[in-house]
Amino acid sequence: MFAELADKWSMLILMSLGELGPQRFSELQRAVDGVSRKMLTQSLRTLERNGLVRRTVHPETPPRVVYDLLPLGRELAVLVAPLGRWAEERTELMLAAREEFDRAHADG
Amino acid sequence: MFAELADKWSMLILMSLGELGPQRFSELQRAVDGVSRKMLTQSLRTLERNGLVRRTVHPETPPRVVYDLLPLGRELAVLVAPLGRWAEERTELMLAAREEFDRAHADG
DNA sequence: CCCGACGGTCTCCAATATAGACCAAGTCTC
DNA sequence: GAGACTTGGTCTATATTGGAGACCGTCGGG
Repeated sequence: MFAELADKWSMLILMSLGELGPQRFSELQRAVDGVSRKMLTQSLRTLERNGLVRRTVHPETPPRVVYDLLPLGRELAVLVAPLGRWAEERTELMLAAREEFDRAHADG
Repeated sequence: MFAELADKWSMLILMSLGELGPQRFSELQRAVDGVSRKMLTQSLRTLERNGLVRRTVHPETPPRVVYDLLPLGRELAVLVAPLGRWAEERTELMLAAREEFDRAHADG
C-alpha cells in the first residue's frame, strides 16, 4: 500500500493542501512546482479515489473545482509535512555530502 | 530538494535499514519488495551521495557489501517510518474508499 | 470577432523502470 | 578438473511512465 501511495507529486499535493488549505486546480498547479496538468490530474484522481482528498465542482463559467483534504488525507498530510521541513533544513548538509562524494569519485 | 529525495524505492530502502539495521545488497533486495537490482543500485548510490547511507565493501569472494544509515539517513528514516505504519493501518479504509469511488464512477 | 481563463483530455515523443543476460573470482560438487 | 553456484553489480532491450503542447466548450472583455 505504501508503495502505491508514495509518489512525489501526491506528497507535494498533500503538503500544499495541508499548508495552504483548500485550493482549486490552477492554484495547485502553481503551488506544486513543476507539476504538469496531466500528473496533477492523475495524482488528484488517485488521492480522491483513495479517500484522501475531496473534489468539489462549482458549475460556473469558467468552472471552479476545489480540492480539500478529507480526514484520511489530513492524517497523511500531518505525517508528510515533517519530511518537507526536514528536506529544507538539511539541504546544505546534503549538498555538501554530494560535493564530497563527487570529489572522491571524480577519478579514483 | 524534497522532490529529488521523495522516490518510492529510496524511502522503502530507508525504512528497511531503519527497521532491520545494516544489510547487504542482496538482503535489501529481498527486504524491499519488487525492487530491481538496477533501481536498488541507483537508489543506494543517490542515498550514499547525499550522505544518508554508507556503503562498506568487504573484499572477499563472493564480495560482501554492507549498507547502513549515517546520522542524516537515520533522521530521515525516523520520519519516514510513520508513513509506512500509517499506510499499513489505513489500508482497509483506503480500499473501502476505492470501492465506493469505483462504484460511483462506474457509469454515472 | 477574436482572445483568454478554467479544468481538464488527448496525442506524440522523451525519459525512466523492469526483465533478463552477462561478468569475475573463488568455493563446492562430482 | 569441469561445471555449477554465489555476490554485487552492469548492460541491453523492451515496457511503462512522464512531459509538452494541442484541443475542447462556455462565458466575459475588448
